[in-house]
Amino acid sequence: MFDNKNIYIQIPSVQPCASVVKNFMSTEKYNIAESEAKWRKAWNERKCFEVTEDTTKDKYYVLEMFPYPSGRIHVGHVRNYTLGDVVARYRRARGFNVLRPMGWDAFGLPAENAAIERGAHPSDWTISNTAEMREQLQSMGLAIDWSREITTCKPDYYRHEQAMFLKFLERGIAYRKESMVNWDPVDNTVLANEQVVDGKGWRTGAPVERRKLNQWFLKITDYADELIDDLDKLDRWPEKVRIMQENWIGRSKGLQFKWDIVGKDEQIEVYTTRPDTLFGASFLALASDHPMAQELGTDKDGFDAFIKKCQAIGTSEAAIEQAEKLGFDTDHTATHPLLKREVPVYIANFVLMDYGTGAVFGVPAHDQRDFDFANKYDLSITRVISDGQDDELTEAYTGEGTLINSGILDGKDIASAKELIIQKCEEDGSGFGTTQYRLRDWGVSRQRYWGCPIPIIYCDDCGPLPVPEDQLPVELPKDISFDKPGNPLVHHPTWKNTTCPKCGQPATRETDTFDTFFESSWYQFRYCDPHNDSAPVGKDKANYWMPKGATVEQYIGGVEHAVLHLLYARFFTKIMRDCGYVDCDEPFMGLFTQGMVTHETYKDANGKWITPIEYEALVDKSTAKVGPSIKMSKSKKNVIDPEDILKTYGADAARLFILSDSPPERDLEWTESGIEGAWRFINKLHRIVMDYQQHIPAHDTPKPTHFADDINELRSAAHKTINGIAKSIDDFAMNKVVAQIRELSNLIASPKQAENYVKLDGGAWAIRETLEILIKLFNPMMPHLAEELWSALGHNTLLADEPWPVADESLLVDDTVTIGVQVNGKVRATITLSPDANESEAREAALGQDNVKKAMDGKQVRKFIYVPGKIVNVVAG
RNA sequence: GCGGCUGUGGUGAAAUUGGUAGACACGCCAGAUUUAGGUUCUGGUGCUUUCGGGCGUGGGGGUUCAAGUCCCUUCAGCCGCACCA
Repeated sequence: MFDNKNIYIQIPSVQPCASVVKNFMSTEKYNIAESEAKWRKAWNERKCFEVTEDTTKDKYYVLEMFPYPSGRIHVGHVRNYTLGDVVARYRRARGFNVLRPMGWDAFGLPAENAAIERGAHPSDWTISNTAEMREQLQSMGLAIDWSREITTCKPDYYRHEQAMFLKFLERGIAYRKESMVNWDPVDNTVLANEQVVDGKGWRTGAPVERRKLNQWFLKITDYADELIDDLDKLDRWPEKVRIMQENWIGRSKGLQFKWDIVGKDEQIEVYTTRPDTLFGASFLALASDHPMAQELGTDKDGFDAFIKKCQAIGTSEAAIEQAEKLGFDTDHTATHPLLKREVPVYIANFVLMDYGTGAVFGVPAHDQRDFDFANKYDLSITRVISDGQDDELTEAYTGEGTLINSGILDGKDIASAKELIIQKCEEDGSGFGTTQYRLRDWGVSRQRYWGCPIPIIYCDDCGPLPVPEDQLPVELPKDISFDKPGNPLVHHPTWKNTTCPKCGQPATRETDTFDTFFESSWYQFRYCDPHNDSAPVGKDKANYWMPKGATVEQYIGGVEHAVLHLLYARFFTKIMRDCGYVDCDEPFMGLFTQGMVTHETYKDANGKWITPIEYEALVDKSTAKVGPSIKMSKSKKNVIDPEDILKTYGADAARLFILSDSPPERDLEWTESGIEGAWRFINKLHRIVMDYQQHIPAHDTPKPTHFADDINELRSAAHKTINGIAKSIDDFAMNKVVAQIRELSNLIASPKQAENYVKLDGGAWAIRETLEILIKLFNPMMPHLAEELWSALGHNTLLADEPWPVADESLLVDDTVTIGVQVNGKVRATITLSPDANESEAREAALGQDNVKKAMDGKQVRKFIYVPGKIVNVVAG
């Protein structure tokens, strides 16, 4: 409990013979550091933001993507957590039971790299980083329930994902297979498909190699349909992210069917999304690594050279674009299943073994690539879709049309032709309608130390076996050496040695650890019940905070996780549901993706990158070059350390600046003048309250019965702002929130105005009312200042516990409205009317305007348009 | 190539269902306060002008009494995916 007497209050110095205006011009500054620390302590002691399940209140779960404990927070974190804080504090004020937790995504490679580079143990390095970053986050004044903090590298967290993995194994959701994997040669580990960007490792940027390894997988492909179909439920997700996930899953419907090879017993299975064009097929093409390719091509000259050429082509975007479409004629033919005509079989470098069946049929008339290929190798081109013109094709025709040259399909449209041909193939057994996905199963094994151990034991006789539940968790050994390259768990002298749970013979542990996206796939549940020893989350707790359909109300983070974390977390939620852990289908109902924080870049006279601070320190700035404002990065040296900002300007100024100007979904340019502007506004708000303080009545003074007109207008503006800001926060339009705060404060900020207001009828009371509304409205953005001013106005409650103000409906309606008067569509004057004035009143007022008469230039009114409350348009001619 | 987003003052940006374009800031200009700088206060600031106006939301066209907003077309920038059959 804090004592009101201890509150830091500044009384502006009043000069004996100063004018009244002088009274409203204090120059005292707000002691930011002292005040902010005091209020954080008060919230903390009161445990304001700790929550329990409370069925009497509506609940609201707001979550921001938890940070990786790299050592220090960056400006992106400040933006992310400020946005979440505005939502959390606002919802709390609206009476919601708000869950707003924080934790650490604590497994990951930087910890191992730190161990290799400077000998720190990954665990110590990580834990000390969390301590430092916790302090930094706390200095932002975030409304977080720290009692629910989770750290994913601790056994009390990861033991539950080991148990879940065993459950997945039991259910057939997890499995082991040998497969070609993406190998990052720098990090010495496997990458998931989602982690390969442009043929390179997403973290290291090193070209990814292909290797054959035994890996554990999760069957995300079994959920492909649900993952796509449920995107429709996520109507509070950005369209962009939903489209990206849909494309990533890449569902396509088509026909899979067999072609006979002339003179061979084998058949070639082909997949197509355009079965309607089957009658236009003029060749078959196999992937170079297709099992049949060897058999068909090997006895012909040049085969080996061709295969080599295919494999030499890189996977990078540029290489693919430039790569020529090459084919190798096997001299074999296949029989068209319907036409019974023979078509040549090629091996082609553009056919992918990974997708479909690794074999395609080519329809040159209706596919550009096939068209080019046919021209190159002189293959026939048969048009089967008519556009009504049927001119000679100079390029493939891919539009709508009617089937021609297609036997039974002639005259049909494309959709019904597809249906019919699939039906026919299913009848004669040559093929079947099927769905293909681009999505591949999620390989979760990583050959690293600093991750959650995969709870598997390998026995020479019994094979891979799950670690018995009573032996969980399988903890990482603390004594570990990074002397040798590769996975330290493999080199550990004893850790991997164990006994087979089935036969009792000596056996070895799995030394791979889980992909770190494993931890972040279910943490949203753990926050609901962070100290549960027996289950990842208690169902009662999960069902309170994340019942079926409700889940996390608002999730906030960067768009870079659109197909990584956000897809895995959705998948994990579904498999946890199917294994009985939770009841909900989706983890995040609302998703907001924030933009990046950018900063100008600078180069010195030698063309070397220099920091903003170094640039400012230059004696002669003309020798340096100022570059564009781009995402902050260490290599470009345009990074701003939030801690410096928090120390210099305070948390409120940093928060205010980050919310001002740029809409949160767009990139935000960090500028010195911007943060200074925010800081000045903080001081201004403080000054306004301090200046008025001695002129307004106590907070429990009854409302006067009469207000002067000007005061009514002020009150009306204040009450309108209540609803305006609420709507803007709901819309995530924080830049507009700040604008409205400034607008309202501008009404009372001017010393001249202030002097007037307090003299008017009801003025002093209304000023207090306005100030209190203003303070409550900016509280979610600048909570320290708001507490400070709230107490300065004589309250001894915490503002954090105060409800959102309620707008007085009678003050929301205007008795007059000013609208524009157009003459032939151009605004010539404005008139002020009652909002429900009738047309003849509007006509009289409008036509009486000098500027309107002038613009009409003696012409007649041909038409008079009056939209009450909006506009008058006089059509003259 | 496919899909998506964005184009508004010197800058960041506002603008419910079409209804006074540029709110709110940054910057800049002038004045006041200050020993000075900073702070603070007062006023101004889309472009142009012969001071009547005229022109203005990437370009062109259209619908409408009325278009930043709707339709067609075109250009530019950014993001995602990409030999996906």
